[in-house]
Amino acid sequence: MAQRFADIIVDVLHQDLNKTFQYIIPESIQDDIKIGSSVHIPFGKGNKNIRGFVINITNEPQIDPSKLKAIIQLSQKEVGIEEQLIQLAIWISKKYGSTLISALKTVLPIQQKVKHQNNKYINLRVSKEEASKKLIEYKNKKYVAMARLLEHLLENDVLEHKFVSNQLKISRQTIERLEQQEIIQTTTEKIYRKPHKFEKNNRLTVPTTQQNHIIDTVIENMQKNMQKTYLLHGITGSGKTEIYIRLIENVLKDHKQGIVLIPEISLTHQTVKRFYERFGSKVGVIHSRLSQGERYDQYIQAKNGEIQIMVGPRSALFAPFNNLGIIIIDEEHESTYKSDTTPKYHAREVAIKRAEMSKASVVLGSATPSIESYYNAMKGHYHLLEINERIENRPLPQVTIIDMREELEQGNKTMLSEQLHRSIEERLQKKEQIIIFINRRGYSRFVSCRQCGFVLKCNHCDVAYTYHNNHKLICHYCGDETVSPKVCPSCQSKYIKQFGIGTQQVEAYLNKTFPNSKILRMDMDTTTKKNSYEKILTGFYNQEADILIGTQMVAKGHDFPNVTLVGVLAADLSLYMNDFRANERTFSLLTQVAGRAGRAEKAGEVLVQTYSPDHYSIGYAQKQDYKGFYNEEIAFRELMGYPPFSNIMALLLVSKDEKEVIKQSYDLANTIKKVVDANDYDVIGPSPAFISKINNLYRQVIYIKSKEYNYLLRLKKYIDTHFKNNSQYNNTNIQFDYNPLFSY
DNA sequence: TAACGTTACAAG
DNA sequence: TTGTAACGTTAC
Repeated sequence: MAQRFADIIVDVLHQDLNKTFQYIIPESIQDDIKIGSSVHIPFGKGNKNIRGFVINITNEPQIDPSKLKAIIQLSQKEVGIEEQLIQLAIWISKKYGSTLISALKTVLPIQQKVKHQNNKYINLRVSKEEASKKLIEYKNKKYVAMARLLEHLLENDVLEHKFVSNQLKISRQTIERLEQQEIIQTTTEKIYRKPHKFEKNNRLTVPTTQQNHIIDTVIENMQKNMQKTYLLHGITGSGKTEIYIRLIENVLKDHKQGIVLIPEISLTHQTVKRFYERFGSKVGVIHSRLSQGERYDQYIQAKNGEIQIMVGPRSALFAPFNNLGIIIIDEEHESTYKSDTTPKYHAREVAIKRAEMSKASVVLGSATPSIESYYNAMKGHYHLLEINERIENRPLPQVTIIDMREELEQGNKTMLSEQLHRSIEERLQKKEQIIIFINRRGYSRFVSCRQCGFVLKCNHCDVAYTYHNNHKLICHYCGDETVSPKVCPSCQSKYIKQFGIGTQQVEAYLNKTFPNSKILRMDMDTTTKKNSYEKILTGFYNQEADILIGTQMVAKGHDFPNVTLVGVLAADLSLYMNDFRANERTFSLLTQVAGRAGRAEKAGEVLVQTYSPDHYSIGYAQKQDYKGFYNEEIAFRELMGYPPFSNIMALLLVSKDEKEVIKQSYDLANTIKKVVDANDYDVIGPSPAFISKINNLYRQVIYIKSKEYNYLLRLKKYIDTHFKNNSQYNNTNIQFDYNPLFSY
């Protein structure tokens, strides 16, 4: 057999070693070694025996073969967790068509700059008398560094390593030498940064019969060693978190670990709090506002077994648990579960894969499951679990649709309908709380001229500027900032002003209309600071304000017992996006917001203002009828051949040159059409992307639909090589996205 | 000149 | 992260 070589990533968490090293594969292990294997290799000048992971096997040496060392052996030990994570990375890179390295980087924390925050201490290993003797000896020999260290050690029993190296200027080698002579010893103590500050709390809630039934079903299956993927469809307020907690308790009993995925940590503060209260220090949290060091510490603690439950957004999926028992995905329909950087993986799919590898169960929970997941449940791929009653049998809130066209006809030009106005007044009198939700997904306020219709757009992007306070105009795609002009740059008229409805506007209007009420606003502007989400939410929870105004952020699973009225403004805005998922998003958003009302004893009321009261998304949301919506939507998807009935690959071409990229996109689309069988593939486009210019880069998009996911992967390989071999594409960047959640 | 002390560098 | 080569320093 020909000589074979392995590319290996070494098991040393340091950024300079975040690359592969090539080793010779000895014949004795040729048959057993595979990508993902854990091996022992000699590394560095001292040929230190360390662990590494095989990420590729080739026949060609990259450097002079005489400089290559050979692998010592395959690791004998049981499958290490890194090996499993590497296998997962390999799967991700194949499934989402990314490079192995970028997949590895998302899975392993190798690239981190921060080292362990170790506290190292130095103390004497010999008696003080002996040390004094040595000190005299060193002084005579003029060993200044050693003498200096001993002097300090005689005064203080223990010295911090940091102090010794920084203040006393004693090098690592000097300390090591004294250590070898057994005069001193060093001890390390790991210190972990704890990012959380919740108290454990042993309050128990008693599950309802429906909850109990579900808990028992899953646990029974786990005991029978039947690992499944469950879809937990429970209406808002039905107590899904309690089920998660019970299941995890059970998993911990078997000395297994659990992962809980949540859409975004700051938006689901309450959920995280519940887990802390029940499990205390066994819970680890990963989120975007953690420092690199804090994140690293969580990783190490999970590996050591100090943390047994990891809560966080999609990255928590890669917690290094050896004996994973369950993965829970809360609000599984959320689009944040899809990564927006390569590899563009979907956390739900990766979770199911990881669970399969470690024989764990998966629970997908939502009040409004994604169409894909519910379809999978209908087809029997997932085990469907349903709860259709709320805790303590609280009634679902009464949802009323208000036709804003009629309001307009009757001469009401304000943003509040008659009925919503009245209801707010009522609640204020009763000292109950109100949430005003503004559906602005994908829309914001812009400035335009009433005279000529001119819209102020960013100079670098094909996007209207967003109007902010103090007459500032900001482009949300490139960050460009200018001042809003007093006259129209196109026709010089002074009738230029901002349009669209914004949280600030609503706040101002409510302040004017209800001068005696206290109002909190939650949006991008008020939540930039650390903990600001928390402050606003706890403030509202503690009834420091009467009204909370917000966008998507207020729709998530918060629990405000005193909220009895939810007002929804512009319910239909999200319907008119050029995207086949717009209906689904509108339905689930409205259902979730409506669920915020009446979470305690008091009954809730929801008023939805819309200009399209007849749309089925709004109609089914009013009835809180998920199944009705699903049936209508799935029929539409099947008719149009959209997912889950097909798979879509989005192909984005990006270039500085507008003409060139348009021409290239046509060339590429034609080439693809020529090589593929029209029965298997459906090529749509090319067309300019929804936002056709960002940061002076022009964007063209081609969509390719196919029933078979693998066909798309195969086609990507072809396009990749075609792209590389044609010099006309040299200045153009190409990006792939499988089953994108938003259209480009 | 032998031992210590420091620095820079590279790891297959 | 860790080992080492190379060079600089110091006492005898």
